[in-house]
This record gives sequence, C-alpha cells and structure tokens, in this order.
Amino acid sequence: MEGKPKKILIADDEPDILEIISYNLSREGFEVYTAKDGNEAIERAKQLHPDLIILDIMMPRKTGVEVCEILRSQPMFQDTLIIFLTAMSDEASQIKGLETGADDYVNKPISPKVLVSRVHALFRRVNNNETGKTLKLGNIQIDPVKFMVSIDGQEIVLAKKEFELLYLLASRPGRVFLRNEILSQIWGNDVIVGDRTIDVHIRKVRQKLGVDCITTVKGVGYKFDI
Amino acid sequence: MEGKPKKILIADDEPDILEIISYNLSREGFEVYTAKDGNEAIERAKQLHPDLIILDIMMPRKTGVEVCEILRSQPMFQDTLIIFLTAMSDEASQIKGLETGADDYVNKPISPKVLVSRVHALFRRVNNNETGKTLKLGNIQIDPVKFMVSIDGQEIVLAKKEFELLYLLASRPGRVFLRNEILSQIWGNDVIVGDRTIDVHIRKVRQKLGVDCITTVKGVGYKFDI
DNA sequence: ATTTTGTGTAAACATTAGGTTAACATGGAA
DNA sequence: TTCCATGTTAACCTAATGTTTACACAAAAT
Repeated sequence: MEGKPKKILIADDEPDILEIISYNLSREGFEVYTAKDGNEAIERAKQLHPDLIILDIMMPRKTGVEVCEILRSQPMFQDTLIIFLTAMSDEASQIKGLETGADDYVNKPISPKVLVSRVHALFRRVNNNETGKTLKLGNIQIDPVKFMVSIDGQEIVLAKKEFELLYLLASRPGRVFLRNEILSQIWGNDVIVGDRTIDVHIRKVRQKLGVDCITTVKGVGYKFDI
Repeated sequence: MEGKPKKILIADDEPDILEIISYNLSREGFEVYTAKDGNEAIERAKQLHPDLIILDIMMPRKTGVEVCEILRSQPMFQDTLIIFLTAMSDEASQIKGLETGADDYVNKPISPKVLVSRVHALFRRVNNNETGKTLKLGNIQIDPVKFMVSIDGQEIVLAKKEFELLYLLASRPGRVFLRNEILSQIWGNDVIVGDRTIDVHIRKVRQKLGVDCITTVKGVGYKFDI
C-alpha cells in the first residue's frame, strides 16, 4: 500500500540551500514547503503540520534551536521529526541540538544524497507502524482485510472512507488525530476537501456503529476511545 | 530515567575505541557489551538482544554493513537500533549504511559526548512512540498524544488552551514562566489578548485538577510545582 | 442505454464548547 | 490608606463542530 506523501518543511535563510534541498526532496516524492526564518518556520509548521522539519541553526528571527524548543513545548509537535543543519561542526551546539529534541543532525556543506538518505532512514523507523492487522477493541472488531466491522459479532457495513477513518483512529486508541493528519492520511495532501467533510464522515461512522467510541477534542481533532 | 537499563552492544576491532565508548555509555547507565569483529557481533547480538548496536564499518570477519544486513534480515532484529561508526566521512558508504537500515551514523574520530547524545536522541525517538512524551509528575500524568490528564488514574478533560498551558508549565517543573513567555508560546507573538485571559485559564486548570500544583509568582509569572 | 443504488462532497444552517472580556473582589506591599 | 497584581465570576461572542439536505458521480443492476 502506497502511503500518502510526507510533508517536509525546510527553514533556511539561504535561498540556494533551500532550493537544492527542496529539489532533491521533492524529486523523492516528498511534499516540500519552505520558510526563510525562524518565525516563518513556526508559522508554517502550525498551518501545515509537517511530518519532518529541517531547521538551519543560524537563521534570523529565531535560531533553529529556538524554533525547535518552541515547537517541542507544544503537544501537537511531539511527533514531528526534526533535523538540524549547521555550518559548523561545533560539538557543543550539536549536543545542545540533540538534547533539545532534534532527531538528527547534518553538517554543512550539505550533500543532498546524504540528506535524502537520512530523511529516508528517519521515516523508515517511524513508519514501522502496524499495517493490515485486525483490530479488536472491547466488543468492536475491525478487519481491514475483509473490510468489515462487527460489534458483538453483529456485522456493520461501512463505506470505504468511513472504514478508513475508523481504522485510522482505532489503530491507535486514545491517541488524538489532528484534522490535518486525518486529511493527509486518508485523502492525501494534494486533495482539497471542504472543512465539513470529515465531520460528515465521522457522523456517519458514529451513527452506524451506534456505540459512542469516537471522541471530539475541540480545536484539535478526534480520537477513538472505549 | 525509568525502566530497565538499555542494553548496548558495541563492535569494533580497536580495543581503545571499545573502551572509551564502553566507559562513557556505562557511565550513563546503559548496560554495555562488546564484540571485536563482525562474527562475534552477530553471535552476541543473538544471545543478548540488545536495544542498540554500535557497529564499526571496518572490521575483520564481516564489515559493519554486512552485519547490519544479516541482522536486519531477521525479524527479531527489525526494531533493534543500529549506529555505524566510520573512520572516513566517506559519503558513499554513509549512504549505503543508512539505506541498509542503520538508524544513525557517526564519524570518527569519535567524540564521546556527541556519541552519547546521539544515543540518547535515538532512544528518545523510539521511546516516544509510547510513553516518552508523557509527563509524569507525582500522581499527575499529562499525555499530549492522547490529549489527556489524569490524577491517580482519574481522567480529567481539559480544553485545548488549558491543556497547552498545563503542558507548557509542567514541561519544566519549578521553572517560572513569564506572562510574556506564556503568551508567545501558546497564543503566538502576533495575537493580542487581555491581561486577565491567562489568569482565567490558569484558574480553570487549577479548578479542574483540584490539586494545587500551579504556583503564582507575583509580578513575574507562573510555575508548576508539586 | 437506462435505471438504481450507494458513496463522497459541498453548502446551508444549528448548536455548542471554548475562549475572551469586562467588571468587580481580594490581598499584599509600600 | 492607596496601589498594583492577581483572583473570581458571569456574560458574551465566535470559531469549531454537528446536522441535514442536496447533488454529482460512479458502479451495479436492469
């Protein structure tokens, strides 16, 4: 199964670097966005919820380290991967960076090939998610192979999108999925649908299941709970 | 750090390096084992099931890359973390290494400090999938993934802003956050809200938690304390 | 080809929880 | 006292979500 393209945000004040990295990463099938300083990085991160953020350390209007700290202090960026770029092989700041919560560290001058493979390595590890297993949660069974949901043995027919939605949420019970996440996982990043579309599907699932197992976290997203 | 100590296996043919790394990692509380060539590395890996394996690329009786490939082909080593050490900043082998399934890559000459922080960063990343980012402070648990707070197992529902506020304060217990800091972290720099807004949210959190864990530092800000 | 059925999306509207404000209360320090 | 910073409360307003209906489109059935 082809996953949806990952979103990557790159922040650097040097346009050349921005372009080289963008080019190489989009060629790999990533969806690349850019920012040219710290504040813009934060702003765009909040809109986009990228899967990975590549931060130059030395940037105007907030350094990469500062940006990282600010984002990491917010719950919704706990899962976001962060890679630092730095001109100096300055050991101290390298350590500082990693302790701040970065996931990797790449020295300039940047080799596009190396960067690309590090990015892949990061995603490979994170992506090792469960796939295609039958979920059993309380009295609810969700079988992605048979494309079937049953409650207490009673079968329920869901439409494709409804099923995908339920399966996504149920794959990590309790975990809150942001609307953005849901969109990019189920619809893909490039597809544009209206704001109410998710709600409508959520409603249908709730209605069909009868059981109240999807909780709304207002301003954030939805989660599966029993 | 809680939980059982992590097991780390180090494979290198230079005794000096082995010793330096072992020393530094065991000082950090890791359980360290060593191997002096590729075959020994595989053997010990099978006995020990380490959480992390640090492999020198250039080793007699199977290179690090070969060891990595062999281990990765077995299901039980799918999740094991692997770091490569290399003498050269040889780009080609670096890429090869990462594509082979390594999780990180460190160049020689090795700085113990850098290695140690990379190791920590790796574990943090992996641990994060479950509980790493959950804050546990006394009897209070704050789980940003589930967007949920519980005291003595009793779940408490917070609104978004309330949760963000609590999470921010609790992320650095004892540290005082200035009102300005709080504003810029949670509301953003451009948003303007009245003076009382923070107080009101603080109040709601205090009220909902029941426990008195947010202290006012008059004229300065707020801090989380138990 | 035509009809039927089901799905996904949009648009319009209803509803509510969350966030903010404003007005007033308190309490400590100078 | 008089200030000033923060606490408290309740009313208000809005953004976010819920709900319903309608329609386009495709697949299946006729």
